[in-house]
Amino acid sequence: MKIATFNVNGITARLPRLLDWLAEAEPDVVCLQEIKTVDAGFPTDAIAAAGYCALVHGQKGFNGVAILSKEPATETARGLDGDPTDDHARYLEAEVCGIRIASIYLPNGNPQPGPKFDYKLAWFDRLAARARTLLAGEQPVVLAGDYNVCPEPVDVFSESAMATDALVQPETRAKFRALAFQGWTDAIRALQPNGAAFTFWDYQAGAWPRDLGLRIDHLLLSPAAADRLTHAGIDRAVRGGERASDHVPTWVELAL
DNA sequence: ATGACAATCAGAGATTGA
Repeated sequence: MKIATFNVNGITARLPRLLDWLAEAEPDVVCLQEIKTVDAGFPTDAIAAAGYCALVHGQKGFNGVAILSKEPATETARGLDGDPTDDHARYLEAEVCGIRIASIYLPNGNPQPGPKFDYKLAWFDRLAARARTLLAGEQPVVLAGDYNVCPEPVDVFSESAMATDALVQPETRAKFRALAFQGWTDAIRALQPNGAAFTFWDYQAGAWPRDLGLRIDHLLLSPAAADRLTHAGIDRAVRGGERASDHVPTWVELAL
């Protein structure tokens, strides 16, 4: 079973690229982030024609997550508990073929310090609480998404250039470590322990041709899912496509 | 210190992203 995460940076603008990639990569499940549309604006028909069901948690203008699946999915959560005032569409969770899968769009947090950074750290705590509940279920779980965290210096093209960015702050990295230390496996790093494994390249300053990237899209696996991990990958070539997203699809294969 | 680039909403330029 192939499970992917892909921050599309606007589903409307990215639909041709997404359809190309679905046909080529043939994932069983895809967690999308930054669909940037309300539920009614989601291209359900085009996605269905490509062979996928869609669960959508949209929002006007920005944010928005979705879960595409070849087999029908049962929604298990929409949003995170812990803050009734939070109206951002950043979390959607479903069960597909006995696997619990979450599509996560963790807040960027810039500029820091400030309220957006505080929101990021608080949102992280709410995610960690949900993750702990999911771990207790002892089933295969995949927490997939754009975490807006570069976990280690090797995950950043330049620590000095990014020094004041919310994505690399010690508090941000500590939250990611605390989450992982609950018992989650960072799938890409499990199979590629060393070296750069970028999943994002900024649109600006020629970041893509110069390979000045970041690793911020992650798939965290529960022990029951990690036991089944056979492959993981990053579809870098997608970044070179016409009107590409600034993120590329990142995926795992689990033996069921 | 700022802008570089892109998408959205709206219908110009602000907001958001990372």
